[in-house]
Amino acid sequence: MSDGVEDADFTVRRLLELKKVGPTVKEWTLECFRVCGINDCKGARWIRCRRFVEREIAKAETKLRNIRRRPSQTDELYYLNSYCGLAAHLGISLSLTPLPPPFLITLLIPAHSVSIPSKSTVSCETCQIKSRKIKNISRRLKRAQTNLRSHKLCLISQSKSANRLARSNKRLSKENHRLRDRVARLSERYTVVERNFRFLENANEVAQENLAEAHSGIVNLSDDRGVFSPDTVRTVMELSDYGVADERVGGVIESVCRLVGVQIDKVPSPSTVRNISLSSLTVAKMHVSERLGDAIDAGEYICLLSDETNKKGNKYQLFGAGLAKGDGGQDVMVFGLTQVADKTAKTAFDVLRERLDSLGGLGRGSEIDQFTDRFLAATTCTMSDRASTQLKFNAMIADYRASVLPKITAGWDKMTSEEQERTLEFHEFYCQLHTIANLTNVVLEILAEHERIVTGKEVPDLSPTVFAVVKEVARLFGDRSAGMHGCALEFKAWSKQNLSDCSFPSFLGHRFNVVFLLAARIFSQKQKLVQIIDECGGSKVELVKLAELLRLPLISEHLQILGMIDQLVTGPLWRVAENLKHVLETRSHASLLLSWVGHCKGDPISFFSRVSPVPSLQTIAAGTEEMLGKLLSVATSESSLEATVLLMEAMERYFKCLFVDFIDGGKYSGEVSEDTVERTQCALGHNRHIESAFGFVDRLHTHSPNMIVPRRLAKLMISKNHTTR
DNA sequence: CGGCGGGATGAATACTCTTC
DNA sequence: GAAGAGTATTCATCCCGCCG
Repeated sequence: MSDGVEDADFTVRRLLELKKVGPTVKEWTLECFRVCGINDCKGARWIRCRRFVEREIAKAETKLRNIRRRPSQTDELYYLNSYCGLAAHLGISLSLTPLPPPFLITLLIPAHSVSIPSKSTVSCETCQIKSRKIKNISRRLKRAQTNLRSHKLCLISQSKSANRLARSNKRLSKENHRLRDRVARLSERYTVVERNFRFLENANEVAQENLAEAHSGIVNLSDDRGVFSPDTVRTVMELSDYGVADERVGGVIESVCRLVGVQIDKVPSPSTVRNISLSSLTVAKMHVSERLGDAIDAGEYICLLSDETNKKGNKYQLFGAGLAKGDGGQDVMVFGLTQVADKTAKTAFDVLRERLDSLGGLGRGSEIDQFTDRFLAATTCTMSDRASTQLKFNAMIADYRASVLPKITAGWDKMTSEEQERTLEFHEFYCQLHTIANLTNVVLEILAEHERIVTGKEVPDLSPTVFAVVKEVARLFGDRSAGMHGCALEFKAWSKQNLSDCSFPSFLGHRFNVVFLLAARIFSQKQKLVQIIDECGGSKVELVKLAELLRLPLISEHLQILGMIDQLVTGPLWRVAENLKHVLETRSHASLLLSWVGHCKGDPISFFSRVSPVPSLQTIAAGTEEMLGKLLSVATSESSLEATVLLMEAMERYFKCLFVDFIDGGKYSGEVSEDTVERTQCALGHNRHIESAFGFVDRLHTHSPNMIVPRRLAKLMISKNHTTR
């Protein structure tokens, strides 16, 4: 479309350029004729051309204005470079020199003149060029066709080859899978063989060491580097557990080795024993962590035991986990002895979480994650005393558990609401040994009231004269009496000759049923005590007064009642609580006890018979028959029967209140689902393990006052959880 | 009541051996 | 060669029970 050699007409752009030669149509037409190389400016052709030029220029200007009003360079260029048709109008053909590029819009006519080649030359050269081009294109086309054919053949052969390869690939893929399976199997076998190899290698090393030791006659407790062997470390822990002082452990090992005729390379120094003792805390914790982790993984349920105590001004919090044993009964793992600033439920709860977190950190693999949450989710019941902070603490555990269970339990959302409710089920049990301890106050209160009625004197609540007698005998004749009362030695000497066991346990050592136990023993040895006081008491006021009191019929009656309670109620109850296979067994003996109490209330004489309300347990009580015989050797007075009626009324109220969950109308009185029975299998009837752990801590306080709490905890856990066994 | 022995602690320091 | 683990030694201090 440019005005090049091959152009054969005026473009609109060139037509518009004609206007630059002058203002009139005549001048434009003349210029047009000049460019075309026509000299004839007359006649019909001139007039036709003039009209054409005038019309076409006017059209072009209108068009250009329109384009500029709505600018579009493409339109403009297209318009300006299109032919106006003048050559055809004049009946000529022409060739024009190019105009400058159109995009400048300043449409300038070139300064030099346009040379127009002759018509015949232009036509011939163009044809030649075009002919050459056509020939070239034809040749290229032929070559392309040939290439295309050969490509087609090539593609066909490649397609066949690809098919072959696909089949081969399928076959090899199968083979590959087979080989992979085989490699996996071999790899497994390799792991086993490697493990066995390592084991045998270690065994070989040990055997070689033993052989070398046998040859040299020296047993090595440490390796080449001087590091003590795991067996030695365990022995050190065991010796510490037996109460051997750090400084003496080495000496003990040497002594034992000498005894069996073995020489050893060296023994751990006191500082090493100290280090081992401290590190034993980690061992003890790992033991608990693994045992609990395994139980949780196996879907076992946990009973959380908790209690707090005061020891020499320090407050301690302690926890335990009860786990169901296969043959009934429960195992208890003690953990988390912590010194606390206060006894609030929140502190206890925080301490529990912190202790569980620290246990979780020691576990293996999955146990590390959310150990605390998993532990509390597995906790289905609690065992504690009835202190208000404990009740609050139990409630906090239940709340936390309810918040954690949906997160921990797999597929919680898919469970029915009944299943969810069953999973959320939570039970609180209370220590039955505390029940026995608190019974003391109930009985003492009644005896005080009875004494008031009989004597008409003022008797303080909870302190009948018989209670003073019991305390006095324990003080003067007890196991821990200071030996400054000559008659205690007399009594001991006499009892050694005549009786198997009639010692008086110290009142301070305070077992739960100590008052009843002491009363039974005092009653049975009353005559002898009075006799010894008369013989050797001399003028000691306290002894004389005690003998006087012992002779009083009222004291004798009260001692008899207390003794009978020991034999028929507290003793059997104690043994029941300690030997419960399942906590729900409480139902049967609670109802037996209550019906017996009810019966005795109506017929007090039956209290003084040989029948315990829990008969199945009488057989467990050693020496019961002998003691009972002595208690019943004295005839029952009217006054005793009156006291018994009062006592039975009070005891009925007391036991009904305590066993409210287990008697008619209580939570566990009716039919209990199997699921609940399973979930409470881990619960204990008492909190004795925790109390005994506190006893252990108390003994440590006396024995080693400077011991730090972590070491106390380590000793406690190793001892109570049997870590070294 | 005071002296003494036993048991435990923390802190400072040293030595040997292995690992990086 | 430095750092660290394991072991050992020493000293001052504390608290309890026993004994005179």
